[in-house]
Amino acid sequence: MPTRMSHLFVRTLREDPADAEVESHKLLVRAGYVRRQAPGIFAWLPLGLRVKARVEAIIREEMERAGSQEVHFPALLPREPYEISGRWTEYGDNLFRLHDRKDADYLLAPTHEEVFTLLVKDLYNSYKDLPLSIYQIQDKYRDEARPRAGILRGREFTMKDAYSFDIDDEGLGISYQAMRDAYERIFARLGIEFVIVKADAGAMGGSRSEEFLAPSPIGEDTFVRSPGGYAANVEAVTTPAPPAISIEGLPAPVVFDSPNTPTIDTLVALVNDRHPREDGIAWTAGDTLKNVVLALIHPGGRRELVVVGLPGDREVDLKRAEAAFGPAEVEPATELDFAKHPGLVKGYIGPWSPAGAVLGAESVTGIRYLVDPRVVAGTSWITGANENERHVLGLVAERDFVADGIADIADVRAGDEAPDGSGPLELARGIEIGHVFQLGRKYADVLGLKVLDENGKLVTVTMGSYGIGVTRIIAVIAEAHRDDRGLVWPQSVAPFDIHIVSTGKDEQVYSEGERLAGEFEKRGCDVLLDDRVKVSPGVKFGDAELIGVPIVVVVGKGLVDGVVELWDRAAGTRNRVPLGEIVDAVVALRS
RNA sequence: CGGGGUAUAGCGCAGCUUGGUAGCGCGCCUCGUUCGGGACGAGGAGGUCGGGAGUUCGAAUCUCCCUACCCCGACCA
Repeated sequence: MPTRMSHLFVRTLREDPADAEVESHKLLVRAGYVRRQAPGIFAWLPLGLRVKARVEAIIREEMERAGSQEVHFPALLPREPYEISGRWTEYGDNLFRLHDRKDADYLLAPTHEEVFTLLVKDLYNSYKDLPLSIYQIQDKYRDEARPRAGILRGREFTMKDAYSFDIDDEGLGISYQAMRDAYERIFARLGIEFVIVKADAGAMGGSRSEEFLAPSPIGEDTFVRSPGGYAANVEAVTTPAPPAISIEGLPAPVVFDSPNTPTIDTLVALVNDRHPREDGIAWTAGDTLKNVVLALIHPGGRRELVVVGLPGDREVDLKRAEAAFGPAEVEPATELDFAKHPGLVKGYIGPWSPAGAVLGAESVTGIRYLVDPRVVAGTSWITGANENERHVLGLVAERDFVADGIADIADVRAGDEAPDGSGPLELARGIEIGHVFQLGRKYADVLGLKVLDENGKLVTVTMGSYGIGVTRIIAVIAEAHRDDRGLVWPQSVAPFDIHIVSTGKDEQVYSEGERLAGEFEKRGCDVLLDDRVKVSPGVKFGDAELIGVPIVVVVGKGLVDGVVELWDRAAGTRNRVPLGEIVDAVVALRS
């Protein structure tokens, strides 16, 4: 039986909802796929549910093909596992917390690493049981500070999350690759353009992690790519260090007065005026060393000041800093911080002063000093002398000052060289639709997931976690597959395969629509039939275009000539087709 | 959490400056006409004007407080 527009639970809207900003959000609401219930929380109507079911079906097929088995955990979970892993506190305000009648703590799970790990621990204890890959499709809850763009970033969202369990790193690598391959197939089938980028492994340390991003101007992630194939989230870009320079024969540092040089620009102007380079080339901002004071707030609340030295033509990228210093939070130092550290002369901070080392573990302040990777041994800098209105020229790294380490947190710019030498980087925005991650033993360690190996020794299992944002994907597809009249779904996820529009006052257009629907269904197609009488053609056409079934068959005025009209929404074509050929024509379009 | 904005019928909005008993379009219901691009006529249903307090003879409109939501940033599949 076809689904009839006369009965379908839907109301299309003529105007854009006032609270929608991005096109996918407007269209999904206007076409009657979803309705907002609360900020970032949506109800799914029949059309939306059908799309969601088809997306999920594709994911399930490819997960099974990759050897993963489906399970299902509750969204509502007790506090304990998250307490053990530390996330009860780490997740902070983003966690939806609630209490049962006995006042025990519960949460709406933001992700399920803990309970997956614990269930495997419960059931398995031998290397013979591994490798194992299990997944679920489940709603997740995160109390986002700011939900955005409809279902693109909600507080409730559906996610496919998979976890792999292996006895050793080699096994993890194989499991990871299998999942990565599956993701490529899934996104290809969904009709999503994507790039795979190196992701920030964050506090987990050296683990391999990649994100699948759908390039989009409304994306919240910035990534880079090079002509030679390098691609990374901007947070994960590593800056290549130039070769060290011999310090032999470099002139000694010169301290000079530098009144009224509150900015890098004014400093550069003053230096060019009073201390021009001997080779006649002008000094630039890149010749200065800017020392930025940051406050790190460590888990538990300890506040630590660090100073980061970077070329004066660069800014600190706070996102990159968060990634580099995680799990600590990063913020610019406040007046209060400066007050507590009188050794720092604001505006003239530098690692060195005529009195000796200012920054670094061995210095008078003891403040940790980290430098940009470009600040290699032998490079010479103009920087603050740590005395009021005085700078120093020719301060040489590794000769005049020593850093405690590297901090790769300067902003990444278009034109920067890729770390693998594959050419200049370009920047773009993307929406994160999937993430594959070699977790390693982080969760297995804290939750005690160990198995006996073939020598009878207990070994900790190594894990991977792999996520796909199911509801987010629907927004991404809607964003990419539309025209100025409405949605245009890829065939693989469309709510119906064919939309038949019967229009006209002649009863025959309705009986013929019914008959055609039956014909298409015999060919295995899901059919939406617009059988509404007393609805004008314009309304029916408008609804069909808004709803976005990719193939529309119009049974109308052409019927007296034995002709119907076939719309191919994706191609933008409309062709008159003899009634006897329409089934084959549609089948041809669908293959 | 910082900045900006909005809140009046199911949806989109006007009315507020200059207080006087609530309005437009769409949608919805009835009847008739119409039927290939969001038709037409006639009739109708539907609103504690976000909440509270105040000023006033009288408040959607003026004052104060609160709340919710949206957008931009900070934060995250």
